[in-house]
Amino acid sequence: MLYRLYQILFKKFGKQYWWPADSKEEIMLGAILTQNTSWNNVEKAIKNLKVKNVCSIKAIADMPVEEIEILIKPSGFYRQKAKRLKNFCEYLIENYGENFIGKMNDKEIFELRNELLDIKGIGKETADSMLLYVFEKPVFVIDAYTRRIYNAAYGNAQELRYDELREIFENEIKNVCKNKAKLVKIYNEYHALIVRFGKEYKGNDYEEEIKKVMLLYSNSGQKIRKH
DNA sequence: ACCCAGGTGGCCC
DNA sequence: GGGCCACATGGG
Repeated sequence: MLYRLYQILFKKFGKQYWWPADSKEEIMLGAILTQNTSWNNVEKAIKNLKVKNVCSIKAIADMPVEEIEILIKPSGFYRQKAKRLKNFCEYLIENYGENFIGKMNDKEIFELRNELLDIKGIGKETADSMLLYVFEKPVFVIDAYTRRIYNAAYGNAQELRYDELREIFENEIKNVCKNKAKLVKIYNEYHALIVRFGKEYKGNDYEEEIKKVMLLYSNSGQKIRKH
């Protein structure tokens, strides 16, 4: 079911090329900046960092909080985020040095997930976004859009915890796709498509549109081919 | 003048 | 473990 939904969304919107960023480090910073914040505002903040040439973990770790605040102000919650962003970057530099991305094995990466969750300001969604989009591990990211889309399609997503919902998505996709590398690509694309769909149909239109999509599934879902 | 956005942590029960 | 609340800007 959920895999079909993925196919429908893919057919409707096509490839999304996520995560939109110039570097892995930018993804990590953006993952924190985008918490409960429209991407449009995050882009402004990231642009400010780039103009000052400080869009990196090392640069943020070395920068005074007050200066970070000014640059990331458009992304909202800027006092909180500046403090947390700096603390996060300091942690990474102290424990992993400057160029650790791409040099960690699976075990280290999944241990890093637990470390990330212990850092103030990083919850499950942010940690999982980093695992999927930075470290390219098969981890499905659950966000507000995912809950909404699941809710409209199947009923109450509210009673499902983050981990439960994540397992539901992961298991259904794993059932269809056994190749681990391809799994990463599907998780990547699926989450991006869910967000895209959410942005396309805001407010009251949302549920109705999902139901339309689900109806489309029951009518023509069989005909949609794997890509 | 509202409402919402690619969440998280703190506090209370 | 769940139910509220603060955190803040910019766009519709």
